[in-house]
Amino acid sequence: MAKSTKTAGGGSPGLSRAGIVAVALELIDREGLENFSLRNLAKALGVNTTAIYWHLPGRNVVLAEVMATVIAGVTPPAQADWRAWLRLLMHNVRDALKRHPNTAPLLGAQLVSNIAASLDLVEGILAALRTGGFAGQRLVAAYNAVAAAMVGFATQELSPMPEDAPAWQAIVRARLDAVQADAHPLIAANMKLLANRAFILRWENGVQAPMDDGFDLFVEAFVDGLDRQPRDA
Amino acid sequence: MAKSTKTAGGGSPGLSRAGIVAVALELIDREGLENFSLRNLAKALGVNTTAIYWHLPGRNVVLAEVMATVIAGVTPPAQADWRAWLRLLMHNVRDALKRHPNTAPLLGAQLVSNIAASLDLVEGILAALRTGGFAGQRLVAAYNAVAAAMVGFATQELSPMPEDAPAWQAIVRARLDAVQADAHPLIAANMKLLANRAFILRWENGVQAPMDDGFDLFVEAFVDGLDRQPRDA
DNA sequence: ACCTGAACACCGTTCAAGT
DNA sequence: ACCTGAACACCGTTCAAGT
Repeated sequence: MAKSTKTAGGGSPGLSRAGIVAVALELIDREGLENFSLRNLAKALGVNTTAIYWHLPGRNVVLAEVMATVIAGVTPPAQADWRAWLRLLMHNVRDALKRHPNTAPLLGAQLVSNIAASLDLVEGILAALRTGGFAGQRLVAAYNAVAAAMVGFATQELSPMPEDAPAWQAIVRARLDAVQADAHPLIAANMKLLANRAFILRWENGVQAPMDDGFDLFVEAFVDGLDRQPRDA
Repeated sequence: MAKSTKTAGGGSPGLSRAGIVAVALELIDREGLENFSLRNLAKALGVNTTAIYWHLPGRNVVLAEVMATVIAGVTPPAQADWRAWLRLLMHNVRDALKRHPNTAPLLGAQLVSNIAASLDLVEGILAALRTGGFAGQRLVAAYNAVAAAMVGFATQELSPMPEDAPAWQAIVRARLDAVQADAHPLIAANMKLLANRAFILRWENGVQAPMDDGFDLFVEAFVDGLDRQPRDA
C-alpha cells in the first residue's frame, strides 16, 4: 500500500478536484453509497482526510460532482422529431445510471444533485417542447413533467438493495408465499410473472433484474400522452 | 425534562413498536431526515438508545415503518373508471408526502421502503389495469410503469433542500443570472416563469414552491398515454 | 420481558500547524 | 499553495449486565 501516484488522472502536484471526484465515483461503484465516506475516499487517495477540504467544500459537493460526471452527455443532439428526442433523453439517463447504479439514489431524491444537471440539458428539454408546441406556463409545466419522468423510473429501478441481500430476499419471498388468492386474486394469478420482476414484489434491483418492458411502456405512455395535452394556458 | 409518559399512544409499560415509529415520524417532520438518528429518537422517547433495539431490529426498519405509516391509506376504493382510479392514486401519494415532506427521499430511492407498501395497493393497481384491458406480460409492464409514475414526480418535487438554504439559493440564483440569451435562449426568454418554479432552476422545494401545474400535466399525460398503449404482448 | 451501560468501530467538519 | 494532525461532536450496533 504505497502512497501517492493514485490521482487517476496523473496530475503533477498531488490532488485535484477532478481526480478526487473520479476516485469517489470508482469507490461508490465498487463499494456502494452506504460504504462511501470522505475518510475512505482519502484513504484511497493516499492522503489525509482533511486534505479533501482544500479542493472541495464538503461531502455533499463531492456527491454532486460525482452525479454530474455520471449524467454528463445524456443530452441528445437537437433534432426535428421532438418526441424521438424525449425518448432518447429518457433512455440516455437510464443507460447512464445503469453504468453507475450505486449513484441512483443521488439523482432526484436530493435537491443537491440538481446542480449536477447542465443548463444545456434544461435548454434542450425546453427546445424539444417548444418544437412540440408548448409555450408559456404550459411550457414550464411540461418541462417539469419531463424532468420528473426522465429520472423517475430509472432511479427506482436501479436503487440499491439492503446490505444483507439473503435476509431481504427471504422477507420478500415469505410475503409472496403468504399471498391468499381470495384476498389478492390478481397477485396470486400472476405470481410467476410478478415475482422479482415488479416493484414492491422484487428482491433484486434493476442491475440483476432489469425492467425493460416496464420502462419502454413508461416512456411510450408518457410521450404519447404528453403529445395529447393542450398546448396553451 | 422528565422521563417516561412520552409514548405518544400512552401504552402502559414503556415503549412499543407503534409508539417508537410515531415519535420517529414526529421527529423527522420537525427536524428533517438529515438530523434524525436513533440516539435522538431515544432521547425524545426518554430512554436509552439501545432500548429501541428490543422493539425494532435497526435504523432501516424504523424508517421503513415510518414510510409505511406515511403512505397508509393511499389506495383508493375500487371503482369502474380505471383511469380515474389511477389519477386518484397518484394524487393520494403526493398528498401523503406533502403531509410529511421530509420523508420523501425514503420513498422510491430506497428498496427498503418497498416493504412499506401494502399488498392491497399492489392488488389495486393490478385490478385497475386489468379493468383497462392489460393482461399477462403487458399487465406487469403497465404495473411497473404505474408504480414508477406514482412516486416519481412527488418524491422529486418534495425532496428536501440542502441544510444551509441561503447559500444554496445564492448558488442557484447566480447560475440563473449568468444565463446568456445566445447560448440558452429559451431559458432566458422564460426566466421569470422558470426561476424557482422548475426542476434544476429552483432553490425551494415543493413545500414552499408547489408544482401543481407540472404534476397535473404529468398525471394527465401518463394516464392518457397509458390508455393508448397496446394491451397484449 | 424489557431496559441500562459500556464499548467498538466508525462518521463529517473545523482549525491550528506544518512545509 | 497544499497538506498533516489533533480535536470536537457526533453516528449505528453489539453485548453483557441489570431489574
